[in-house]
Amino acid sequence: MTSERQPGPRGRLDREQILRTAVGLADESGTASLTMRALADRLGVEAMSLYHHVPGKEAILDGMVDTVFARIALPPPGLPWKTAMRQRAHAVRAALRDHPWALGLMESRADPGPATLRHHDAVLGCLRGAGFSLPMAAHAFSLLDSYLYGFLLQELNLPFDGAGELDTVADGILRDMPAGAYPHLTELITGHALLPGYAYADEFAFGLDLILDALERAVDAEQV
Amino acid sequence: MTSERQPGPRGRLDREQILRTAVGLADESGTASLTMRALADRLGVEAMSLYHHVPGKEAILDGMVDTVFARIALPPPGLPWKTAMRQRAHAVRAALRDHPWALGLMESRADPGPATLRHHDAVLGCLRGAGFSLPMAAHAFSLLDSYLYGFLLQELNLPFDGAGELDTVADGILRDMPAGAYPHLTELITGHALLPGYAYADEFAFGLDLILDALERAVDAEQV
DNA sequence: TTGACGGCCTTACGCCGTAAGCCTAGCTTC
DNA sequence: GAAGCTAGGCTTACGGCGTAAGGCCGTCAA
Repeated sequence: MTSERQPGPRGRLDREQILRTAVGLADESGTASLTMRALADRLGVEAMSLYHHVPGKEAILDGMVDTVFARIALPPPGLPWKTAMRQRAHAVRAALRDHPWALGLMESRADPGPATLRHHDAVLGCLRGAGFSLPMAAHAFSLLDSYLYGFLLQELNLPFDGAGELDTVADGILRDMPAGAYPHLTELITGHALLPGYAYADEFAFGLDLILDALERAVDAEQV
Repeated sequence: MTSERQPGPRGRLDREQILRTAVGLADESGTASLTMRALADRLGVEAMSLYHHVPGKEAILDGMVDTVFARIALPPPGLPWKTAMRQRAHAVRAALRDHPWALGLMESRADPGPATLRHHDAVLGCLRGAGFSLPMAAHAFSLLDSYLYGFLLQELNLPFDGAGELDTVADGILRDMPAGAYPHLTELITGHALLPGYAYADEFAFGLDLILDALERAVDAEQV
């Protein structure tokens, strides 16, 4: 697994393979340990060799984000817009949970790649096709993406992975808190979040459906 | 402005001043150029001296986030919850626009500081005081923060600051696009976003009010 | 056979965070 | 005052980072 490159005669390295390997490396150990040297090493090559295929590390990070978007299914056509947008939101969420570093890269990265553009174009196309006016499509686009990325921002930073670890972590947090200093947070954790059956991940669907329903009302009001 | 420390006899350096200077440095030139050496330099001190007051750079970044939260007004009590939550959302947004690096630091930073905890406790207190059940308060809390952070994530990454620059940037983007490859994005930009009077910042209020109204309906339905 | 060239390697530079240890101002204690 | 302690600075050094500059050689066209 240390070398993903066949040690063939020559020129077996290219931009695609570099990006694929970089994504794999980030998946395993995070962006912090994604260095030019580590990446080159996994490709069985020296760090400076990468610069013959890529202008610099920034370009690799740009490409990685677009690679993730390329793997996300586009909103399926032919479905009611709410269904399509719901499926699309869950698809993006699944992809960014598979590649938790991607959200962090999206911020601070200026220009989007072709897969990213195609994805967002398809989202807009779905809304427009369902009768959204241009201003209303802009509203919905901004709102849905904001909720999606914001939820992921919080979900990915939770200091635990599954439901099992929740109580341990929460216990630690509660112990660190000055007793009674944050009564409502304490109440929420002990009286709700720690109860069996609660998982923060479930909040996603609630908010998403609430937003979709509200958007539907807004579109209906507009079309009257 | 290069030294914010009086060169007094001794011990004029402390955690508070280090954090304040770090925030100032990040405001001016971003987190990328916030290095221990640059920070120490501005304080008129050598890099290693900082380690007598702070365990390491991570602790400084933690402290900076909490410093920003400390400057955000808590949701004002005595107001209807929708008004309080709206004001609070705009207050957070204003603060994170003043310190654009803060959102990036929040992600990847595990344990929140006291000001952050107090802020979120106050938000929860507002909702609970308005009659939100514990589960509904959790829903609203997650939804509002997700939208807030997600919108900021997008707004802060826009490659321009004011309305004036928009057309220049958009022109460049459109020129880079293969003609006709992204029809709906093109339509949105040329037929809406570039029109005079459009500003992405205005989308914030639309989404926020839509969410607040939808939450109000959800609470009313719950209380019946 | 030869020449050019593309693709990888070597070396080196100036950054970074920080471990380890020194130096001394200023206080505490007689 | 003198002695001694200690907190809070400073110096030095280490390993790792991204990448500029240039060398070396396998491959292929003429």
